[in-house]
Amino acid sequence: MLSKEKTIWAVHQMMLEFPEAMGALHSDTPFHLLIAVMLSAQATDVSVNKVTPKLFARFPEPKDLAAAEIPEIEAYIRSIGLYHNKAKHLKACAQKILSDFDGVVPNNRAGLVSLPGVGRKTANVVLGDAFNVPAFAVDTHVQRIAKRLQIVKQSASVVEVEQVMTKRLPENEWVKSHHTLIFFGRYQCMARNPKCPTCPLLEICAEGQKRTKKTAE
DNA sequence: ATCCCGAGGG
DNA sequence: CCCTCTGGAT
Repeated sequence: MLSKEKTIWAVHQMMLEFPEAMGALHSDTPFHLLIAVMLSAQATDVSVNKVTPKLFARFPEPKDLAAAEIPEIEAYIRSIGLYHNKAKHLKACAQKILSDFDGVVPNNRAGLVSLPGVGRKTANVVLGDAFNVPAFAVDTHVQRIAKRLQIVKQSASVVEVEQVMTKRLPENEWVKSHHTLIFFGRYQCMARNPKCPTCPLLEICAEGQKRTKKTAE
């Protein structure tokens, strides 16, 4: 396993490579960010940003979405995929924000996770980006990178990854680290064809060294 | 463990 | 053609 010191070094190297890393989902209010993050499940940020302007214009507030017909919501978000579940969750989520939270998006993890369609990952992103509450969201990119660098064992769950990363990184870097790992995963350490030969972390990455050795044969 | 599920990339 | 995309619910 990678040591704590090397973990911090690795994340800082990623920050040097992608200093501009930040949230890529477009939104103005916490409610709209919540919707954008819910829609981003198994979808690209580009595809989400493509539909949210019209969606937010049509449904500015929780009460607007809570009163909407499912088919109309689906029509706005169909191009994203998984649209049946997402439309259903969006409406139920807006309804619960009205009934249980006085129409205001809760700013704590327990409240957020209680909303239909909102899991720990979505809650952590909203906490960090909308409310400036320290949180470290573990998505497919973060989990893949943590395992390739052997920061965690291959069988680690998302919660285990979150526990290790939040224990090793200073709290005031959690949000930025998350976004940096996303960028690193998207442009350098991709799922399918990672660019190991040009990776600044190759010297500490067992997976990368294995891969570069294979391609050299 | 499985299902959902369109769009874009390789 | 096949794989992946800032997951969550069952």
